[in-house]
Amino acid sequence: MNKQNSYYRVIDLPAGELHVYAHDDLFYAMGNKVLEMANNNLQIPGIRHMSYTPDAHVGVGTCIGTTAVWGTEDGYISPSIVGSDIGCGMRMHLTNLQGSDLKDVRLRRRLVKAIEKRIPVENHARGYFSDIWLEDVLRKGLHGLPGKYVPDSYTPRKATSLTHVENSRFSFRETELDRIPENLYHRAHRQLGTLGNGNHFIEIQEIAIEENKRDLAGQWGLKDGQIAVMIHSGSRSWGGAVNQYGGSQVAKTMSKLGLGTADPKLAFAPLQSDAGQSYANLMYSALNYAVVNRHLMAYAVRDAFKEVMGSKTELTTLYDLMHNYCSEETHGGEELLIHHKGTTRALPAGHSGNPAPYRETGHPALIPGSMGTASYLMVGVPEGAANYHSICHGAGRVRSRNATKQLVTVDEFASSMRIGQEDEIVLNTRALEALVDESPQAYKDVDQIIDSVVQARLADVVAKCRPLAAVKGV
DNA sequence: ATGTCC
Repeated sequence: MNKQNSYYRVIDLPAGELHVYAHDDLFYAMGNKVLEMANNNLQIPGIRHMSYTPDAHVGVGTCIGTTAVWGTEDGYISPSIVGSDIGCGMRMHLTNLQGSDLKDVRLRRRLVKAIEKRIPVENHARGYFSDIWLEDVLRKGLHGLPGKYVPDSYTPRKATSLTHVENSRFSFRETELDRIPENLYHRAHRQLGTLGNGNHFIEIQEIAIEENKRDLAGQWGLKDGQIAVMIHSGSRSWGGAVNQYGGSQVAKTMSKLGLGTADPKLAFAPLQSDAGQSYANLMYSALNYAVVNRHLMAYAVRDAFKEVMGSKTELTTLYDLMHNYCSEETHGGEELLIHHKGTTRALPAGHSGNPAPYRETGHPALIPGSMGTASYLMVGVPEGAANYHSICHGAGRVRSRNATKQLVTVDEFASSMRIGQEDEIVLNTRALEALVDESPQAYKDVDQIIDSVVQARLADVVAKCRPLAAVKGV
């Protein structure tokens, strides 16, 4: 174990060890800035483990693609590592349709229009869920929703929703909510059920199962050629509010305790301090918000499919998980605080952390591709314990939004979406200019990232999901 | 990623 090879290395930085799970080519392409950033993060006291996945790239304070671990008793919590899109993650639903059902581009267009009618994607969008109490969502996650928004049964035998979610409810100290100003409360309320922009998306995909994973795919309910829906979104402005108001408490504690690194943007406090506990509690409210936000969008997409494809169309939940969060977990009998900034948990078969329906198989790890490229369903492997069962979260940006706009013309972008051809990946907007900075050229090659994760023995591929249509925020 | 302010 722990043997360095061309897919895994340990870097000895001045402040400590950084584990990098990436092929040599991807590692050398990362540049020095990501190592500087790691060195700052490693200066946070008591850190037990820090690693990069192959999609690592520079973020604010901490690289996207970071897994960082402390003990819960003597450890630290960092709002900078979690970031501001708290609870951002993936949700996947399976339909009873086949790829051939959507061969006609006009049907894909009608579906996209029907989704857009139900899910606001524009800037300053307002959601349609005024009959839901924000307090209930923050306090109880999916359990805070009125019954009509939870179409699947709550009972484990029939459930396809609540039991197929990594965490349907986080409990927390509700008095901490008083720290958030009332106007931000109202903003978060009207944003429920909205997509957001940037790399967030709703995609209609066709599933292709890996030859050697047919048994597992069958146990998950996957079929070759099946149509699925993938949703990538987070906690909208509520996460930002938590980051700001929870983070400012943390900053005060840092100066009181004389803590800091070379990067003034890197905030952290002892988990057991007042500020640490306050932030952790607020963060849990954002995780509740994020899972509900994705759930409500899935509810709307289900309605859209029924309208266009017929009332017999099903959209059962496969799974929902996050890639920006931290949580207390038991690993090797120890209580640890695991931070994920753009990294996905992928537990193997038999691991006790799997939700009940996936205890024996391992849960699906949902990995988004860039727009126009495939997404992946993966499963953890036992060797992944070396990285606390944390894997990549996608392709990873390779150039900035501005640099992408300089490099890629609208025509080039249109042709990578095969616009105007029979196999066009239908987008929700004809204003392609607004989406150029999300073009595939802005991202690393997701296939390479996935290969790197597999070769490093963190996870295996179960299925590849090819995009047929995408709804993006504009 | 997001909202705000220039």
